[in-house]
Amino acid sequence: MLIPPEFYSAHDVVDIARLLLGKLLVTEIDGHRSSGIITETEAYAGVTDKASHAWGGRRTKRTEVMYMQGGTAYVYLCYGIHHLFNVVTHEEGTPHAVLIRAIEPVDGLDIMLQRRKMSKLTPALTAGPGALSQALGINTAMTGLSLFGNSVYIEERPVIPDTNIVAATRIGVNYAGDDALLPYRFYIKGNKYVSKGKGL
DNA sequence: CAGCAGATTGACT
DNA sequence: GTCAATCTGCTGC
Repeated sequence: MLIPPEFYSAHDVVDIARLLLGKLLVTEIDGHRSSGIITETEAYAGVTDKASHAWGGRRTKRTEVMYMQGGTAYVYLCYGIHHLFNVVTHEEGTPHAVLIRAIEPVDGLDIMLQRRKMSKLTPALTAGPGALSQALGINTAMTGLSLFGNSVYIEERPVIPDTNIVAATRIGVNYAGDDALLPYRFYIKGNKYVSKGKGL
């Protein structure tokens, strides 16, 4: 069962980031279904968040998608190589988004291994924003797609209890000054499919 | 219009 | 542990 549109249009992006843990992220491409449980997320709180692309109200062709209605996929190309998958939240006109940083593989293991050019399952398959996007076949062509009735969507799953969730600072955003210290990163405690980041 | 840094990963010393 | 790959968009000349 799909997560309803109201879930994404809620106003507290940090709350949504936490609730997305444990949900099932699915892609269906050329008839192939691949999916994984979301194990790690980060919130990006629009114009007031220096780490966000939309900080200060910046608006470009690329970030335009962030201003769309909650429940839209925002795929951003980072370092010219890696596709980072985000879920747009809040209502139209407010550029909030949740970055999906890691998933635990569920369906389509073979096709994921093939896409990643790997032969056996390791946490590196889907632990990391660029890695999970590649494994699921997500690319910049998916940006702007709604998560309803398209090739990418999220299925409902039981909420992870707070005792199994860890809040931490975000990764790779030290340039954002004070905002880099915000506890906007969430992951499932003890799960192997959580990205390590560079330092931390 | 040229230069540079970034929500990262993987290969090499 | 260190460094290159490769494209978007911001900053500065």
